[in-house]
Amino acid sequence: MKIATFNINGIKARISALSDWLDTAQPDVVLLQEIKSVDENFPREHFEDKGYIVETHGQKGFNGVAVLSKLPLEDVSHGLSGDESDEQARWIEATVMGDRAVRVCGLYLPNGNPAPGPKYDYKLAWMERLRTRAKEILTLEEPAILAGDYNVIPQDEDAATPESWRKDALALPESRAAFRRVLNLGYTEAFRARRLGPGHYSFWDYQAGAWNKNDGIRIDHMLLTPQAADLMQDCWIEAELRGREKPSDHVPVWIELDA
DNA sequence: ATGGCCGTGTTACACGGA
Repeated sequence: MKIATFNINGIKARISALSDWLDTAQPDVVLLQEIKSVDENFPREHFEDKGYIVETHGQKGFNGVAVLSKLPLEDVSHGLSGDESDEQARWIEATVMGDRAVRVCGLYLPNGNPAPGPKYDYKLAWMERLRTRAKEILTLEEPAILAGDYNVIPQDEDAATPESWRKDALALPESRAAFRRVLNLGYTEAFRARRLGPGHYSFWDYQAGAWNKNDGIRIDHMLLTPQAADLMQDCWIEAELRGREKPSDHVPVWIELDA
């Protein structure tokens, strides 16, 4: 089973590039972030015609997550528990029925800038809710993957120019600590279990020729329960997509599971 | 040397992103 997470930065603007990628890359499951669309306007038939089941959790203008799957889905749920008043669409869960059932959680973690401030407070509160949900999922003792745009640069080696991110919400010590608190529950960060060292990025800003200078950051992550980690065959970043026509500012991160 | 963008909603910019 091949699963990818991909922040597409707007479904309307990305429908062509996303379709071309799906046709050639052929993922079984895709977790999308920043669809920037309400559910009614998401072009679901377009992807159903390609053989995908489509589940969306959108809102007007911003945010929004979705799951595309060639395999049957069960127990789909929308939204992150822990704050009923939170109206931002940043979380979706489903169980993928492959050779093994795999619980997938697609997430779009708040950016949090400027920090300090209310947006940063929201980010940290959201991460605490994430930790609570991650803890619940571990108790199931089943293969599960928490994947998406975490908006966290875990370590300095995950940025080409770490000094320029020093005061940014993506790299502040509190953000990194909150990310580690989730990991330390007992999750495996899939990419780092396969590839070590600097120079691996999943986002390059549209500004200042960041892609041409390879001035990137690694902020799209996949966290695995022990049962999922045992099924991992490989994990990689498809950086090449950033150089294509009309790209998202993020690229897909992939995992292959023996499931 | 320095600054450089993009998408959405609404219709000339505001806002968010990272």
